Formats: sequence, structure tokens, C-alpha cells
Amino acid sequence: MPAVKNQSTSPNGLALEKILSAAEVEFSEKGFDGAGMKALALRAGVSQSLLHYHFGSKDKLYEAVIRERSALINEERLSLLAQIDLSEENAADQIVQALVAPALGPAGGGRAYARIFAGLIAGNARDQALVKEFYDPTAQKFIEAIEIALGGVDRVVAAQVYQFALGVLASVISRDGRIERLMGDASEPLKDNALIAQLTQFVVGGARSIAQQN
Amino acid sequence: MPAVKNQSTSPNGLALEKILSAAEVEFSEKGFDGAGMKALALRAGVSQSLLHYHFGSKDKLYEAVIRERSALINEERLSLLAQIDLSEENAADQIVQALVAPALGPAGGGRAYARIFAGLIAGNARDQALVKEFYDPTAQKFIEAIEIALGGVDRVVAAQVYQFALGVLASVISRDGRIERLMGDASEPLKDNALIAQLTQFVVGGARSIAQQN
DNA sequence: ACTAGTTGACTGATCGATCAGTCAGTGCTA
DNA sequence: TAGCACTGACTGATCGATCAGTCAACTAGT
Repeated sequence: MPAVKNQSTSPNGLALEKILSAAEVEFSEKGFDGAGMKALALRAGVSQSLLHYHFGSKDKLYEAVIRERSALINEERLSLLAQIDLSEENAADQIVQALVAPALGPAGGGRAYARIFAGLIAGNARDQALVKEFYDPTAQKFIEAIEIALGGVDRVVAAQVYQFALGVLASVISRDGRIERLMGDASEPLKDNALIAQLTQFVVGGARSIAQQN
Repeated sequence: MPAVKNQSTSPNGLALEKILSAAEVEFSEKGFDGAGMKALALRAGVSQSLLHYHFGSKDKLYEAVIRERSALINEERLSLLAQIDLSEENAADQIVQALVAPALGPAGGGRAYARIFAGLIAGNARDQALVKEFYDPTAQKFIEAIEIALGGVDRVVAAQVYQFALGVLASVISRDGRIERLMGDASEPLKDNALIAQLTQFVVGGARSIAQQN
């Protein structure tokens, strides 16, 4: 059992990547407990044994999926965050977009992110541990930026705003057709950039509303 | 198999209620797939067979849990909503509180609600069907109220605001200790009423920000 | 008032299916 | 021939569900 090895390098056409992407879909659709190693292997087009050969256990495979996706998202988030001039007028808007866009964009793998959200909200212990390890460091950076962009608000307020913003993101990340249902007949929901713009408007508006009364 | 029968009446010390409350806890902690009928029966202090005797299947039992809890929450929400004068200045604040407070309060059974959120965000088909049946009608009423309270905004905007508000609620409903972690050392998170107040401030601020630019 | 018949709540045993995980062995490459 | 990727056959455990059957409570007939 070579454990995980082969992190992301290699020019190979190995089965590792097939497994990882199949696992991401499977876990996203069924959740950790709902997903089965047999079905997962079938989707990846490899034997079930190979999953254990490469990753050792179901838990490890799940962790590998989260690790891989979080690395992509965090990289893009921090890259966008670094380009922001926090003294600018609309710094807060840029911060929110840096937080939100990577999760919704092509590199985002919204499905895996949705899974993490689901696990968190449900209070699942496994996902909590993964979030702490893979997402907390980046979250800290964003909270510090929010402190400044909002005019030097308290850290408690900034953390609260960050939490709220994630909640709004979570509400958008699952495209389940409910919003269309609730809007009724002829209306169409916002798409992509327009949705991100409105989301940002909402979060920044809410944040400023909180900030100015504290 | 008497199916569900005994909806809520009866002065009995029957096992039905023990099963339902045990199921609510079990499903909340482990999710639908993670929860086991054996463990659930053990927690309720009855035989595993009795679960099938009363509810027929695991799916039906899950549905019964959601139905019971959603009835309580919807009742309280609609009751609070009916008391609001939509022409008042702070009608929007009252609407948000009417939406949020029942889910966080004692009658709310925040755990079960968190589960529903989790399923929705994860895109689970089963939970989507339940939400459509048990939560959509109340949601429609709230969206109509938001339309008016925000000064006659478009229905699309009102629905979007409702969705955002639910997301913020979801971010708060799971007390998993992350917010404390992100705040750092000495700080303490908001509790109960103060939290609801800040949540409301955020949502209404965000909603107004969206409304006035459309 | 006693009993036979009926019902409903509930249980222990057990079902086939499926679960994650193991292992000996095969083929390919260096 | 040594090492690596990979597979098929397999295991014990656990899953949700079904079964026949027990037991107390209630009703009806005499």
C-alpha cells in the first residue's frame, strides 16, 4: 500500500486521477455514508481493490478528494485576495468576490464544496476536522482583510461577517431548482456573473450594515 | 402495519414518540445514510422491528421526522408573520426574525432543520422532495411579504433575498465551534438574541442594498 | 361474570443483500 | 528478477426488512 504518494505531479495516464474525479462525483451525489466503494470503482472503471491499494481506506480517499479540491480553491482565493488594495473604496466587494468566485467558477468544483458545507451544517465530525485543516488558514486571511476593508471593525464582527458570507455562498452553490420554483412562472434566475454580482451586493450591504452600528 | 396513524393526539405513553425523538437525534447526528435502524432502536429503547411496524421503512420514518418538525416550525413562522404590519418602517426586520427565530428557538429543533439544510445543499434528491412538500408553501408566503416590505421589489429579487436569508440562517444553525476558532483567543461569540439581532441586521441590510439598485 | 374471539403493540430470530476491506496472484516494465 | 500497478475471489460484519409468534387489553355472547 503506497498510501497516497503521487500528489499531483507525474505525466502519467494513471488510474489515480480517474479514481479521484469519480470519487468526487460519487461523494458529492451520495455523501460519505451513501457512497459505496463498489459503485465508485465502477464509475472510475477500475477494480474496487485498486481503491484500497492507492488510498488505503474510504476515509483516506474522502480526505484526498477534499484535500485536492481545497488546494485548488484556496490557491485561487489567496491569489485574488493578494491583488486587492484594501484601502480602496470597493475593497470589501473585491474580497467577497475573491471568496465566492473560485467556489462557483470552473476550477471550483462546486459539488465537492457543497458536500463540505453539507457536512458542516449537519455537524459531522469528520468534515469539521477536514475544514479545520484545509480551510481555516485561508479563512483567517480573509477575516483579517475584512477587518481592514470594513474600516477597522472588531475581529468578532469580521469573523461573523465571514461566516454569514459562507452561508450565502452555500445557499447559492446548490442549483437544485428551488429558486426557480419559488419565483414562479415566467421569471428566470440570475446566471453566473450576474448572480455573483448580486450575491456580493447582498453580503457587502449586510456587512456594512453590521459594521456601522457596532 | 398501521402505517403512521396516531398523528399527535392521544394521552398515551406510547413508543411512537420515543421513536420519533430518537430518530430525530439519530438522523441529525449521522444523516440518513449514516443512521442505522439498529442504533436508532437502541436509543429509543425498543426493538428494531417496532420501527418497521410503525413506519414501514426507513424512508417513511425519516419523512415522518421531517413532517413533524416542519409542522411546528411552519406554524410558528406563519403565526409571527401574520402579526406583522407590512407598512411599518421595520417590517423587513420583523419578517426576517419571523423566519429565523422559530428555527433557532426551543420549538425549532435546530438539529433536524440543520439536517434538511445539509441535504439541500448537498443536492440530495430525497430532501429536495421533502422541502418542496413541507417548506415551499410557507416560503411563498414569506416571499410575498418580502416583496411588499422592501417597497414593491420584483418577485425575482424577493425570492433571491429569501434564498440568501436561508443561507445565512444555515451558517448560524450549526454550532460547531468554527466561529470561535476563527475569532481567536479571548473573544466570545454572540448568543441567542444578540445573534438573531445581528443576523437580522445583516440580512435586512443586504436586502435593502439589493433592492435599491434594481 | 366467565369465557371465546379479536385486535393492536411489540419482540427475537433470521432473511438476502450489501458493506468496506483483505489477499494471493497476474502481467508489465525496468 | 525485482518492483509496481492492478485484479478477482473472497471474508466477516452490518445493513434494512420480514417473519411467526407472544402478550395484554378489549368486546361480545351466554
